[in-house]
Amino acid sequence: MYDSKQLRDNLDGIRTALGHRGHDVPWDVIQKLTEERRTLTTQVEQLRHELKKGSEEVARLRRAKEPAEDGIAAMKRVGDRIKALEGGLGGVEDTLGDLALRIPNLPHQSVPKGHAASDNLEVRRWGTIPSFLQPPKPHWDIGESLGILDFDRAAKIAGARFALLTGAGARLERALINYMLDLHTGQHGYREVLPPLMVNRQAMTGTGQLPKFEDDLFRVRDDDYYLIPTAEVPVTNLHREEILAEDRLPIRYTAYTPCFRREAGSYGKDTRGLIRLHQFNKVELVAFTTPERSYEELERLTGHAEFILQDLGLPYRVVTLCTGDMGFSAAKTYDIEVWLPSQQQYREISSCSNFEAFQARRANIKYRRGGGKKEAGTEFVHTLNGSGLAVGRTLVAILENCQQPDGSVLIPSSLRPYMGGLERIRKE
RNA sequence: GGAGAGGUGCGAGAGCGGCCGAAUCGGGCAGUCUCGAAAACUGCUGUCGGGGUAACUCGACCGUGGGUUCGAAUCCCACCCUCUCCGCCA
Repeated sequence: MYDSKQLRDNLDGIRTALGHRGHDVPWDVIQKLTEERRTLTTQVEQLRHELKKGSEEVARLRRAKEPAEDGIAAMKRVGDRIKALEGGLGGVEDTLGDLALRIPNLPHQSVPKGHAASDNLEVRRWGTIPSFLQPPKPHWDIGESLGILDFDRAAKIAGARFALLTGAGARLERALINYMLDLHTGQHGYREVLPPLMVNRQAMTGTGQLPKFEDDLFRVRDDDYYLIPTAEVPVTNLHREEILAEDRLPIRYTAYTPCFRREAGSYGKDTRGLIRLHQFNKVELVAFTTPERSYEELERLTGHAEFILQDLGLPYRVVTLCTGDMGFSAAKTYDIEVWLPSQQQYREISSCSNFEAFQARRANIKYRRGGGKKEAGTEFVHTLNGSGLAVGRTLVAILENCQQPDGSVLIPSSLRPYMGGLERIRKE
């Protein structure tokens, strides 16, 4: 989101910098409305000044017990004119505000230009891809034959794109959540939060899901609530409408939440298994920091997510998303992709982004410079977040990468304490 | 869901419809004093937008949105949130 000053002074600059990212933005309408707002604002403010002075004069006359009928009549006319102009101004501001909320963020200079995932840039790879004597089985086969995954009953209870974990499978999911949270709070310095799973419209607007992506969200029928598609929403909005002290920054939170996504428009994609569900678990990392340090923080945060995969021994790679593949609100995004043997490819398991001031501007999250010194002005913070990690996909990666010739699955040693010491999941 | 109370600046907390962007206290910052610190005293201290190199100046903001009025933090209506009591409930 851009403020009125940016839209007025640098509309063409924004348009050029966005390139094809801003292809569906009605730039001409915005320009016209910006000018209209300016002239209307000037007129309204002049009239208001007149009204204020006139009213003060009326007050003075009243105190002096002098007749004020002329002034009152004149001010009534001014008031009527203000009301009329304000009606128009309000309309202009509403449409302009809505349009401004639909302009995507500017990509950082280091982001590769491109239109699709094939234009993403691989940054690094980690780990050794496991070799198998027989073709590796997909996780849904492994899970169902072990009796820990049940898609038929999930469909009976809810429908397509839902999963049901049982026994050691449910335990493994829970183990992963606890393991990730313990690691991020214990070793990486994040504060754990357990936020609401339903949020209001303002929160969704603050992080950028609304107004443009309403179709991707589950909405509650009789109340103005939405199910969160990611913990990013409640956790980033924790500090909405706040001014933070600079010496409190960076603020780092981690949160486990279920995430709910309609997955509209993804018909036919990943229809089997745990990869793409309407409900999935995720441990999220969120950071608030200063503009100077946000890119350093992005590397850190990405490293924290990568560490989980390293510790679990799962091979992965990191890619920088190109301008065309990045999300609406991001200035730069690294995707971490884990190796899936059954698909013989890397699949996204984490997405780590710096939003710079884009969300902070929408959600009005600022910080006071200088920790209370003389030069203390306020400025928007930079916000970041990343999955650390998507829990269901981590479970998929474990099932597939750690599958054994006898059909069992070897549990990574870091998780065993969370599994009651269990080393291997066998058919029950 | 029912009954009552309340939402004001960084915090606490005043505020007869005009002289209220808002008393007072606390916090923070600067200064005096001190070798330094504490205490005491003095001064400064909200956000956003417009204009101006600047001093400054204009406008908006007292939960949100409407309304009454020449004029609203103050009156009226609706909604949201918080607190107390009752009911219901994990």
